[in-house]
Amino acid sequence: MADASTIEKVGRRCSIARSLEVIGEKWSILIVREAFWGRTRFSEFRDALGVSSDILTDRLATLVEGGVLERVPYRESGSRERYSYHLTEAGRELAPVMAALNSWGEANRPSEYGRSAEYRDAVTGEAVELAFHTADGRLVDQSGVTFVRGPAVIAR
Amino acid sequence: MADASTIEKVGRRCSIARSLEVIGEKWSILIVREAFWGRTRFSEFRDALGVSSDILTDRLATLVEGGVLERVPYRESGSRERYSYHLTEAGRELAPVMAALNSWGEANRPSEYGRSAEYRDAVTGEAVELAFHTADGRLVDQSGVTFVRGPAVIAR
DNA sequence: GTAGCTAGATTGGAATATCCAATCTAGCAC
DNA sequence: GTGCTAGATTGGATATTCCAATCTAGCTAC
Repeated sequence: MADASTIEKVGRRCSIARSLEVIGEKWSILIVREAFWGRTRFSEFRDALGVSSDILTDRLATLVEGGVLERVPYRESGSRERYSYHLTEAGRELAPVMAALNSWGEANRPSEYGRSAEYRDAVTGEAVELAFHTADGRLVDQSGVTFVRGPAVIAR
Repeated sequence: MADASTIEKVGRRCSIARSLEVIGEKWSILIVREAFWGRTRFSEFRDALGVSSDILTDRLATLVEGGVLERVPYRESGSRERYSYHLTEAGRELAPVMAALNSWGEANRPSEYGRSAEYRDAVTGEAVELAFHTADGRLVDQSGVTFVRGPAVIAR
């Protein structure tokens, strides 16, 4: 997907493009998914995804730079200090992106398996769903939502 | 981002990966964004994004195959029949993905410009926001949402 | 000391994907 | 026939990804 040079061309005015600058490369979103699922170590990401270690090194660095992951030192008994990768607050705020991709895939790219992720209120444990709502709290079906260019990109 | 061979490795069990199979390549999401903004023609996409025409041809084909865009013939007076590309129902269902990327970028990759897109109920024109809610309609802040592996991927 | 172990990171080279400019295609106008 | 044009394709340079092999740096055991 988009990297820094793409952004250069598209312009920094669109925040979708700016998001893709951080999480738009191959593997990035899947790494974030694994992080949500509780994986923190280089080898866990590598083994879960089958991504090669050079790419993983690069993606982890981009995600750390982008504020999505945080390098946290840890030490297992009998081992030297190593680093693990944990979602930051900004990383956890990617939950809507994950949920949106998830439910689009379930609806439009069905598989024979069941749900691949379940979203919960971290406090109460209640299942939650992602949806559009108006200012007064009325839920609006996604198929009835359009979007238009905002002030940042009107002039293009 | 992820292509078919990536999916092969990660497995088709995760619907996030299956979504990325369609919209995960470079430029795909930006093309969809432009489609939401009303662009339909090859040259409009090319000129708005600055993407090269060979890539655009390829991405449009992938998006059509993936059911996101639909090729619609059109004819301008004095010209032969050509094709334009319109969002399908499945394509419009990507609005939550766009909105999620959009607001993450606005919150976490701020720019000096204003909002780059505004989301509205297509019927009433009311502004809408994307959020998690519980079954009984209570809105839950995104930072309080976690997700866990669902049945499809528990055994991995 | 030094040899062996291991998670994480780096390197080299092949395979792909992207970029960019130039070219082609196929109907319409004339 | 020639010229025009939106869309698509080609060729070659650059960049990214893949894959396997290798390196690094603390630890343990001796």
